[in-house]
Amino acid sequence: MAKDIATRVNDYSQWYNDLVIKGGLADYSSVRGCMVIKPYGFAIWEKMHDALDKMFKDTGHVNAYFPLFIPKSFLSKEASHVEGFAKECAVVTHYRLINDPNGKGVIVDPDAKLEEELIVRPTSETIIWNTYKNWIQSYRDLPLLINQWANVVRWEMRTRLFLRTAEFLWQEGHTAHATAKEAVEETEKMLDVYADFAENWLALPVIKGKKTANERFAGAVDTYCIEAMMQDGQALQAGTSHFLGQNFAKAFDVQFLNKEGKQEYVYATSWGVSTRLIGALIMAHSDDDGLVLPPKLAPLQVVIVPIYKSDEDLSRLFEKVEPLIKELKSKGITVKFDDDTTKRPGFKFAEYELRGVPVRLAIGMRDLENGTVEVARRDTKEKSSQQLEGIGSHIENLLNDIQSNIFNRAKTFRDANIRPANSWDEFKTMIEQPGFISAHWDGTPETEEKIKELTKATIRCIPLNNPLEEGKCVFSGQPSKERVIFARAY
RNA sequence: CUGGGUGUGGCGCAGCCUGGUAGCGUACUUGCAUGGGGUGCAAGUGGUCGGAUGUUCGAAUCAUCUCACCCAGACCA
Repeated sequence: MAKDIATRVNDYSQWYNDLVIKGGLADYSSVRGCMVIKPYGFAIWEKMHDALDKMFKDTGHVNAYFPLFIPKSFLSKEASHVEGFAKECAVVTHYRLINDPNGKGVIVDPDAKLEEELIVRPTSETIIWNTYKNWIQSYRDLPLLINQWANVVRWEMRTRLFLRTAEFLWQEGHTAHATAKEAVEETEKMLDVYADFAENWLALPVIKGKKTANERFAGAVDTYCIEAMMQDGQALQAGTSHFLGQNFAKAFDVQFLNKEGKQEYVYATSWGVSTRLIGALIMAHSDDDGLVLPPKLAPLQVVIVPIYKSDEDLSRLFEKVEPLIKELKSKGITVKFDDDTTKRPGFKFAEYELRGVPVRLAIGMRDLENGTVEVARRDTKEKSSQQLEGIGSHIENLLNDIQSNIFNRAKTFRDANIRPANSWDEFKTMIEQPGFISAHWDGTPETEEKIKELTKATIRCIPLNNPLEEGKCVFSGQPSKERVIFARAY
């Protein structure tokens, strides 16, 4: 049984890798554990960036930029933070190269050793709080609501395109507040922003919840997350929002004078999503024919493939669809007329399916006579012949329909694969099936750890607004008040 | 670091056991035909077989060493 699962997961990994590479999104680079994001993949990231950036600004945040390098001493100021990241940091120790005395290229100049090593940021809490210290004096300086778009480096042992690479792109929000209540509200607000973005843009249904102490961000008081189910039933953490309490304020001595004239430590939050979201997109919606992209994030939403024999035919076809192209563009829809003469229609059909273009129109000489066009949708692969007249608004509706269809499809799949387990035997059987398990847990890190050790399943989250229910821990039999979500995860 | 595996035109691989002129698929170039679901035929371009040393008349093939990568662990908010 375990072997079957392994095979299934391996096949799935292969499928995923092929999609990323053949779909033209990214490729492995020659640098260990790093990837090259290709223009098509980057275009998706840019769309995500634009949408998220607007949501952040609508909730009162502004952008700034902080250094890539963090002095080593900063990282050690918050004890649990350094413990969480120490094992995966890239460290700069020297600042100069010299010619190899033996004539073999260049070597690191041993005389150019840095006084204090620099860490390539794995996340920016420390450098940012070291800066905030100087920005915050009074309650009038609060709240401080800043976001940064950046790259970070985590020297992971094992990497996978988009899901876990040594370097990745992300945004990280870092906010400072006068009260714990306000900071918690901010944490929850940003979690809602992420959930909203995941569901309405990525068409990815997510479970909002809190992490257990074991899974918490290093240095956080509370970690909130959104968890999504991939098509192999494994969980993917799609975003996190942390309430940091006064941990970083105390570590970096960030105090403000309140209205009563008393010094107080500020309360902090941090929250982030990364290029991992692109991985989530791929694994949630795509099929054996290639990517299936949600129209709202597809770099190209509509492609028109002409079918013709001569150059005259081609220009007649273009003339015929030119008003449609103008109409679609005026509606803000990205459209391409593929007049590449070196590739055949069948090749193009397959290629655009691989790349997940939501809507494909095919038009040939027959259509020219009949005033029709063939409309194909990527999500269901349905094709139909339609009157060209008035097709513009039909396509607009179709794009919306595809967006909601793939969301509903993913949600139906997810809901059908969350199962309650009420005994340890049941749990052990179920964890070998794809999907999430909803089960009672006694609330102890020891039980959580033991379950992970035995089944590789972790507690993905304790869902927010979880219905309370008397029960017994699936492992220890101790009393429990609510069910939590267990799954194997990426 | 532990255990497996792989390095051969851009990409994917065979050849290695049993040493004897480096091959296949794909991509690329050119020509003709074709064009409503990854075109067909023909002719071409392109490789110090990961590296070093050794054995041999002769090494992609055998031996020793070495490097790189992949998979499974350890790691992973």
